[in-house]
Formats: sequence, C-alpha cells, structure tokens
Amino acid sequence: MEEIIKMKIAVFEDNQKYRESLEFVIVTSNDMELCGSFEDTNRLLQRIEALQPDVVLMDINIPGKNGIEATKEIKEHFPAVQICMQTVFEDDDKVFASLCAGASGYILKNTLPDKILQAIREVNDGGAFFTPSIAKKVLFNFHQQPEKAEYIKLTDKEKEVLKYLVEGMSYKMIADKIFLSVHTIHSHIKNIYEKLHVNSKGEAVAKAIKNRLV
Amino acid sequence: MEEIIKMKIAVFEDNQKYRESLEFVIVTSNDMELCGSFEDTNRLLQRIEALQPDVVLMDINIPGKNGIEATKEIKEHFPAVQICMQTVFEDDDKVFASLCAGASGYILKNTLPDKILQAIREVNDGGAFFTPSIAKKVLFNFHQQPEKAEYIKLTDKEKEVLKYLVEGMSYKMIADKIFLSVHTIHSHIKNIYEKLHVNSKGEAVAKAIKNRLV
DNA sequence: ACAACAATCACCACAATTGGGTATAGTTAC
DNA sequence: GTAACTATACCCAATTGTGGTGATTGTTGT
Repeated sequence: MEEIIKMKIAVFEDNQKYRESLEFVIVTSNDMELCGSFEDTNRLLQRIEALQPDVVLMDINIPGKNGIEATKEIKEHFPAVQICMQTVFEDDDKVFASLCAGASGYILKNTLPDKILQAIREVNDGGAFFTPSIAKKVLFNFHQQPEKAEYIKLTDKEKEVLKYLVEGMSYKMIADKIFLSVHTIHSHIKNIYEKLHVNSKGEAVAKAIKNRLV
Repeated sequence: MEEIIKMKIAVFEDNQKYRESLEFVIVTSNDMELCGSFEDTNRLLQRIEALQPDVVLMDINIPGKNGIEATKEIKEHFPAVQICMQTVFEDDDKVFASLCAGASGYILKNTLPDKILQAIREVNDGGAFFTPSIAKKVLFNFHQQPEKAEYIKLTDKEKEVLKYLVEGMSYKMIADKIFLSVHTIHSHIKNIYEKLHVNSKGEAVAKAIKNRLV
C-alpha cells in the first residue's frame, strides 16, 4: 500500500467520553493521525507550535480560555491551521462569534462520525463545513438583510470604475489605470451615480461597500 | 415494504443534458418524486401552484426571468417551498444574491449525485446546504479582517464627522447637521485624513468602513 | 501652580477635483 | 434598427484638498 501523508489533527475537548470518541474516529480513519488531544486550552500556543496540526477540533466551551478566544489566538499566530468548532448547543451568538474568530467549520456533537471526518477533510482543503442547522442560521443572516438593491445592474466597465473609486482613486488616476480619458471616466461615474441614486463619491463608495457591489 | 410519502421535486434547468441527469438522479432515489421539469421560468407561479413541490432545484442562469428573480417570487408566494440553486459558476455576487433571495441551498453543478440528494433532503428538512467552496465564501463574510487594528485614534468630533462622511454628506451638510462652520468641518476632515493616511473622501470612506471605524 | 502640549474649533485663500449638463459616435446585442 | 454600452469631449459651478494662522479649552508633569 502507498504511503500517504496523513492530516495531523489536534483535539481540544473537555468531556472525556466525547474526546475519546473523537480520538477513536480519527485514529481509525486512514487519512488522519491524531497529533494531540487535550482537555483544556492551557499553554495553547506552545502546544500548537509543537504539534503543527493541520486541523484543530475545538470545543466551544472548554476550560482555560474558551474555544472562541482560543480560535482567535490560533488563527492569529498560525493562520494556516484550520479550525473546526464543536458544540452541543446551537447558540446563535456563539456560532457567529466562532465564525468571526476564524473557524472554518462548525459541527454539532450529535454529528455522525463520517460527517465529522468529512468536515475535517473539507476544512483541511480550504473549504468550510457547517452542519445543516448551522448553515441555516448562517443563511438566516442573509435572508434578514433588507432588499440589497438587486435592481442595480452595472455594466462591466462601470463595475471596474466603481472598484477603483472604492479604492480611493481620483478620476485621473482611474483614467491612467485603465487607459481611458478622464472624460470617459467622468461619464462612467455619472452613469454609476445615476444607477446607485447617489451624487457624490462618498455616497457611492459607501453604497458600493454596503451592498457588496465590489 | 412501507409506503412512504415521497418529497416532490421540481426542476428548472435549461441545459437539457444536465436536466435529464437531475431527473434521473431524482427518479432513481427512493424518497423523492419528480413532479415537474422545465427549461425556463415561464408561467413560474402557475407551475408551482399546480405542482406543489416541496423542493425546487433552480438553475441560476435560466431563460425567462433568471433564477434569482424566480427564487424571490417563489419565496414570496410560496414560502414553504424550499429552493436549491445550482450553477456552474462560483460568482460571488450571484451566490449572495441567491441567498438573499431566499434559497436554502447552493450547489455547484459538478456536485456528485448523492450530494445533490443530500442537499435536497437537508433543505426539505428546513436545513441549508452549501458545497464547501460556497460555504467558504459565505464564511468569508464573517471572517473579514480580525486585526488590521492599526491604532487609529480619532477624537469624538472626528468620529462624528467621519460617520457623516461615510453617509455621503458634503462638508456643508455636515456643518449644518452639527452646527459648525464649513471651515471647521474642513479642518476636522484634514485631521482625519492625516490620521487615516488618506487624502480623499473616497479613500477615507473606504477605510472607515473596512476598518469598522464607524 | 504653571508651563507645555495636545485637542478642538475657527477662519482665509487658492488650486485641483468633482458633479451636472449636453453632445457625438462607434460597437455590440437582440 | 434600435436599444444598450462604450468612449470621447466641452463647459461651468460647486465641492474638495492643501497650506496656512490663531484662539480656546483641557490635561499632564514637575
């Protein structure tokens, strides 16, 4: 059989039973190895430093500093490490806090073993993984948003110009950048303003960013 | 064998080959039935009304009104219908627009059949489903720069002025708003620019929003 | 208590940029 | 063939950016 390079997984989980079951799931997989397993977040960075895991499974309510803080720290110092949060609760605040902290996955503890492995693989590949109920929460965040001006249909050129506007460039700079005359830029910008219903750079930039037009 | 109630699935997809493969995947599943399959969104609401599907698979670029508009309409008139978008592209704008429009799932067309079935089941159960790359995009929305701290300490007045700047107000409007002379506003803005290391309204607004200074 | 200093507010003047109006024309898409 | 989209141009007024000056308050170290 081919020698494959296994993903290195570290586990941070205070519930002994659950931690052991995670360990079991990982060691019995054929593409992962368990490089560490802990029941608290003490000496967090030293541990990560020493183990160099690819993926960390982090309990959200873990003794020491909590999982969200720990996630922040890890991502700050080792941005390449991917983190998957686990929790029994679907607490809204914590879900979002975790995601903001830099976690790429969020799984509930009732998730089946092969889903857990799948989640680990996805986040290791630079993707993200949510259990469906978490995904729904995240989604809700978008459904809430008020009518994000889908009516705004900018042409490609207009989008390009807008992009540079948002970067703070002047008419002249944009003109030089995309090899057009200042007059043309002026014209495009006038059309953009028309479509966005604004009448100044400031408003346009604000609207562009808020409505994710860039 | 028990008689089970099958989920009713409707497909909207203009590419014939892909539509047929979707149909195949659905009819060969044991918990779904295909209640309709169309290559455009004409008479959309009548069709939905007649078929009463549980889940709709919607191509994002479909003739007639596009998938995003169609999704909005369906959710508006039949909120119980769950919608799963499909697309070949991972176009940011469209992903977010779809999610805002009310879709609960978003799958790329290279997704494997059993994942598609899984997605359908999840959204039917009131969950949500994203392919990992889409999930990552969604996630990115939360991750947005944790640090960038860059100690920018603005005075209260400066913050206030900046806030109005971001709302797109002119010097004069701000002056009127907070009962100061335009000259003073001018002066504040100069100081703000100094602190933000920018030299135009556009840049200031962009920086303010990106760095959450407002 | 007082000098030193920063933050705030106010003003002037000038040059550069921007916003609004209006116009022409080639190209592409339907 | 007509409707968008793109690119160009000119004028004019308003806004903005830059460089100053200077008065007031508030804070801080000694």
